[in-house]
Amino acid sequence: MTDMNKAYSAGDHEDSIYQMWEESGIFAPDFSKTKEPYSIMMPPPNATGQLHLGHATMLAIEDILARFKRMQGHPTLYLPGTDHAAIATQSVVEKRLQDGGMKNPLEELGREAFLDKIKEFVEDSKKTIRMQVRKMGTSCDWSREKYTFSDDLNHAVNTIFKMMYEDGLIYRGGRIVNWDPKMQTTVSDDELEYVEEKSKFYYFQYGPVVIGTARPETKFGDKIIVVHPEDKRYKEFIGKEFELEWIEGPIKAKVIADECIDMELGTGAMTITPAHSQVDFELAQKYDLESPQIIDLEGKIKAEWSKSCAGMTTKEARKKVVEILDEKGLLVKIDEDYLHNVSVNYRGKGVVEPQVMEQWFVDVNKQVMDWKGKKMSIKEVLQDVVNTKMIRIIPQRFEKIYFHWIDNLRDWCISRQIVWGHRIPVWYKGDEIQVNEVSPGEGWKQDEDTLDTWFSSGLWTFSTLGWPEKTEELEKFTPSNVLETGYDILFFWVARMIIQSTYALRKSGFPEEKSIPFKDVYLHGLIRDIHGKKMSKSRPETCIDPLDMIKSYGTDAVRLSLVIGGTPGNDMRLYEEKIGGYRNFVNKIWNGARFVIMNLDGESEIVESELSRSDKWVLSRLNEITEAVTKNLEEYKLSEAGLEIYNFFWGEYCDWYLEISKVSKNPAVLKQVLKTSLKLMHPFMPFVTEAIWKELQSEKLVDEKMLIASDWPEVNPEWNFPSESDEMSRIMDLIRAIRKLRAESNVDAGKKIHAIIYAHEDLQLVSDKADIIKRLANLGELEISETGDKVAKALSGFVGDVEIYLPLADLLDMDAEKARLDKEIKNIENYLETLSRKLSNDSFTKNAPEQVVAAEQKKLDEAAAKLEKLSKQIQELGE
RNA sequence: GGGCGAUUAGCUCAGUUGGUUAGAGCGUCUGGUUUACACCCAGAAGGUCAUUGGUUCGACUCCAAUAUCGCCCACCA
Repeated sequence: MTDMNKAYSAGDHEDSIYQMWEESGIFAPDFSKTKEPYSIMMPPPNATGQLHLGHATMLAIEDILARFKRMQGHPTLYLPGTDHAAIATQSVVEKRLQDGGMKNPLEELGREAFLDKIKEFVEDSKKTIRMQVRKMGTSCDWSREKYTFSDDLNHAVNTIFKMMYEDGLIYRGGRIVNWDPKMQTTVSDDELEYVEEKSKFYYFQYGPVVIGTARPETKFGDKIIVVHPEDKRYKEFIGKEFELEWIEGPIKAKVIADECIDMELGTGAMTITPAHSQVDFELAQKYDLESPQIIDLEGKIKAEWSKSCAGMTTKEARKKVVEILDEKGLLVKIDEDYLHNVSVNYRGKGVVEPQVMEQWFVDVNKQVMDWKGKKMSIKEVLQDVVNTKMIRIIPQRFEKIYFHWIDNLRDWCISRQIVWGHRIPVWYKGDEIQVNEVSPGEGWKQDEDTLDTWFSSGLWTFSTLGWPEKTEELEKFTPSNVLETGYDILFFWVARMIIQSTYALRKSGFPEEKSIPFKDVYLHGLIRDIHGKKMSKSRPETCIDPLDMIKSYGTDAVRLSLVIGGTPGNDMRLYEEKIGGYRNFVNKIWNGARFVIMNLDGESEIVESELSRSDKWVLSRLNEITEAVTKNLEEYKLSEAGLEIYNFFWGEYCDWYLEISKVSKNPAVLKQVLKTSLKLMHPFMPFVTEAIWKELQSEKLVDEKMLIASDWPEVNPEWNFPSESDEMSRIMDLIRAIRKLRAESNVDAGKKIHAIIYAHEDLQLVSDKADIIKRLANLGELEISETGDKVAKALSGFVGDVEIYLPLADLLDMDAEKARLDKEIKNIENYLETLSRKLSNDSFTKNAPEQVVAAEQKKLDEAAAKLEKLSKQIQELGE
């Protein structure tokens, strides 16, 4: 016994244990196992630095599943990696360089040198991430680590781009995009955030009508008034043209009608600015109108539209335009309290200005995907895989949200005007275009843009296994069993993975069921602070750093606190005390094991004839717990699984069984329960359980070398002793009854019980019920003061042939109990009557499905049995 | 505007086919230091399960409405 003399200190064990695992090769899938392979692809953390609680949660959950499946004997692949995180990374590095005095790093360094700077930073970050992932105890296969921007994954990206282009799924076109003037890039719809803002809403006289607008600065080029076709106020104007006075002088404007107009809003008439509004652009396309650019890419008014506002930002121009129109007497009124949402880029929070630009898109409606014998669009495939349960989303309610999202899905803009990312594999030479991984030859120039980061991370589940090569690993490990991630990136990422995987793998000849990226999607909630607020970097006081917590409380405690008490899809609050609580549990396990090891003397087998009541009880409980933990883990109820074993180990094994063992012990049972418990706890708290296992090993108490590689426990039918459990629950009833008696009556319960302990012989509670005696003693029900306060002494006084009989009826409030039973019996009698009426009804028995009738019959039988039991009870009470 | 979720002990949360007396951890209070553990042990107090109505023999659980909080989507001239 070496380390076990000390209290458990997580920091002393974790690193060496992790190293032992890693060196043993256990993290790699073991193909000598014959069960079906199991795989989880770790959602790659951004290579921008720190691991946060979201990552920690993800790693804890995935690692629990991976360890569980590995112990069950599945060749298990848990594949780690990092994401190059295009915009996020570029802006971090940009900011660093700017802080170092560089104004525009890209211009000053040039594309290549700037990319080198980013690469350097990323390599650094990757090291940090790897270290932090290890700290969490993650049992992932480092020999297969991937990176979303490595050469092989770049090849995969180029390949799928080319395939999609050739299928007409990828096209180039002028569209309204969300342009972020601050970061000089486009932003996808999903990356938009809306900030509510109170601003002014202006009414201007525009020829014969009054128009309402919140953005006067875009109105320089407006020549079209749109009204609702049914609007009586404007019916006479529809289709007519007017000459009118406007910002820079007289212009001509035309009135058109479209049903998209809301008659209630403003004056029911508006002018359109196609180049700077999604809706206006769609209208312009519908009616074949021009869409001139008013605001340039810097977010400033173009000179050609206005001398007075040229070069002004939109904010400045707004003021100026209002002034001008006011001077001309065209300003009708201003609403001061107009509430509306402003779109901002969720990275960097720059206000987005819609612009018309040439971009690359993925067509989500074109029916070219080869799916289940039909040609389907991306949208249809996305719907099909979830509709047909090929992919299951947990919790299920997110399926609804998913479908709703698909219904509103527009073509996916995949080009980004940044340099850090997979470069678009398109080459231009004059008017010619070629899609190719490498330059087609002299004089060809590559597209300057890069791809949306989600376009490449969408390939994660299969590019990491070697696609586009048809590797053996791809064959074995797709689809992965579960994708575990936060619900906040369901659309960003999860849906994109389905698109990319189904398309690419079908193209490579895989059948539909092997083309999906994963079978289950497990969505965890966000981790919030104690007040329910989002933890954010801008408010460091709300942040809990998982690594700090690991340092203070150990990895096992951190993992437990992230998993227990959380349910999929629901946010969870985390606070330091909670982690501290689980640290206590870790310590409890250590000490419990220490006690057990001290009490073991050599090898011993469980012999049924030698089992005491408490031995039988603890073994049958162990069976129940084994079953419950296994079942809950299979069903992704990690919190429940963890709680089961937590309550059993602490509340029953330690507090009860180990106490009894101080009086009379069965080393074989002690050891067995410890061993099985360690296995059940291992996925949740790998370090402390492995540390104890090492001790058992060095004492030659277990055969298997490492707990991580041991077999998952199974229920042992020989240990089911149901009658004993029943008896235990009866004893608990007695204790409760005593308590009640004591509380409610002024009878001297202690004396009474003391007396009857010797008086009866129904319940033969012998030595192994010492704990009962102890409990009674603690309740003050036993007069043990003569032998001193030492429980041990008290126990030794009672150990022997003590027989206790506590007739229930003596101890209960008989009238209340009778009333309760009466009521219950009445209920059941009514129930029986309803049921039998139903079953004797011919139209029911003939028409209802067989199973339903059988179920009803079963209910009837159960109720009848219960009635019998209750009647018996009430009879006993009467006696 | 559309949708989703939450509402259970002082706090943080569990509680699925509806079924005896609704659970846990923390906190509070009482008693206990006995060589596994005070990061402990034995107890106690604390609940009209948000409100109202409905279905049912029986509702924390199912249905409807309301209230409060949170989130998502869309629109926002």
